[in-house]
Amino acid sequence: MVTVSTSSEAYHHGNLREALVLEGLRALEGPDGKAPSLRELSRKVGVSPTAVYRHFPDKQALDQALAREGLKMLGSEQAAAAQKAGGGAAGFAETGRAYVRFALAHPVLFRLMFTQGKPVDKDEPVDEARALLIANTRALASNSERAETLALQAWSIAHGIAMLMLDGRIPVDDALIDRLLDTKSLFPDQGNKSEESP
Amino acid sequence: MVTVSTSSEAYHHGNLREALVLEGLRALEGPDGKAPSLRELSRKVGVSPTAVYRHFPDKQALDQALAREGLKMLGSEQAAAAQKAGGGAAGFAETGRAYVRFALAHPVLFRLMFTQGKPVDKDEPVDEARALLIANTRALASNSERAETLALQAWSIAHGIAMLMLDGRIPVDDALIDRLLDTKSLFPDQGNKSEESP
DNA sequence: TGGTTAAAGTGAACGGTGTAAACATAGGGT
DNA sequence: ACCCTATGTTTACACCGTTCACTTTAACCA
Repeated sequence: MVTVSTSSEAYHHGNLREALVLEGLRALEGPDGKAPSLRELSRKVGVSPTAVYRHFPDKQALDQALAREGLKMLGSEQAAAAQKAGGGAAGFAETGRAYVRFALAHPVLFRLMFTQGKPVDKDEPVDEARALLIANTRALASNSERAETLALQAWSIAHGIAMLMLDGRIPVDDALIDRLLDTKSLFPDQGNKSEESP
Repeated sequence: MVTVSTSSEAYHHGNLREALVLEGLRALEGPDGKAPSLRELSRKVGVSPTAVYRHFPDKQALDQALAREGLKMLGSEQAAAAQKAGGGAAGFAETGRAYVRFALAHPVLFRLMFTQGKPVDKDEPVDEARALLIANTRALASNSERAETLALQAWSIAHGIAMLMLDGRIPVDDALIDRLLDTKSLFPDQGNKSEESP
C-alpha cells in the first residue's frame, strides 16, 4: 500500500499528493498575485475538490506541505550562493542577499512559507536555511550567546527587508539591498575571525 | 448633505462609515485570530452587507481605512514611548521596542497594516511612525545618505523581529527583543552625536 | 411648507470558497 | 474468487465578496 509509483501518471487516477504539491508550487512560484485555492488546485490536477482530503486533513496542511518545499528551495539557493562566494564571511553575506532575492522572486510562496498557521512543528528537522545561519554565525562570533544574537539579528534584518519590499514599503532596488545588508557596520565582530575558506 | 452628525447614533441608521471602522478596529485589536469579514462586520453594526458599499468601494478599501487607523495608533505609541524615554538616542531605541510591542499586542491589525494591497498611496501624508524614524536617524547620522540607510536598517530589523515573532519563528521574549534591537552594536554612529534632550 | 431628489439602506442572487457525509470503484492480499 | 481498504465522486452546507434592482428617508429649494 505504500507502493508509490514514482512515474508521472500512475494507477488509479495518479498519485495525487505529489501532483497537488507540484501544481501548487507552479501556481505559487510566479510573481502572479495570490495563492491558489484548494478547488482551483484540484481542478488543475483534474480531480474533485474533496479528493484532496484523502491526502491532507485540510487546506492548511496542503499549505504547510507547500511551505516546506519552499523552505527547501530557499535553503538550497542560499547554500549555493554561499558556496559560489567562497564561503566564510563573504559567503555569509551572500546568504542574506539570496534570502531577499528569493522573497522578491517568489513573493506568494515566500509569504505562504511564513504566514501559515504554525511554525512547521518542532520535531521537524531544522531547515537548511536555519542550519546555515547558525553555522555561519558560530564561525563569526566569540561566544555562543553572541552567535545566537548575531544569527537572529541577521535573520531579522533580511526578513524585514524582504517583507517591507514585498509590501511596497521600501523601493525594490538591488543596490539598496546591499546597502541595507551591509554587515560591516552591522556586525563589528565580523572583522576578527574572517575567512576560513574550504 | 455633508453634515456629519458627530454624536454617536445619528439620523437614518447611524453614520455607518465611522461605525464600521470602529467595529473593525475592535475586532482587529485583540489577539484573537483572524480579520473580520465584511459580512461579519455589517452584522455587528446591524446593517445589511451591501450597505457597506455606500461608504467603501470594496472590502480592500475598508481594510485600508483600518490600516490607516492602525498606523496612527502605532505612530502615537512610538512617539509616546520616545518622549517618555527622554528623546534622543534613548528615545530612538524605545521607538523600536514600541514597534515590536505594538505588533505583538495587535497581531492581526499589524499584519493588515502591511499586507493589504498597496502602500497607502504616495499622496498620503507620511505617517507619524515614518516621520519619527526619519527625524531620529537624521539626528544620529553624519550625512543624509547614511541617515536614510540607518532609518531603513532600523525599520527592517524591527519589522523583521516583529514578523518572525508573530509567525512563531522566534520565541516571544522581552529580553530577546532588547538583545536583538541593541543599537550599540548595530549602529556604531550612535556613540558620536548622542543625547540632545529636549 | 411641501415636493423632489439623491444619498443611504435593503433583499435576492451569483459565483466563489473550504469542508462534511454518504456513496462508488478498483487493486491487492488472503 | 472474494472482500477490504485506499482512493476517488457527488451532493450539500455555510460562508464569503460583490452586483443589481428596489425602497426608504433626510435634506434642500421653491
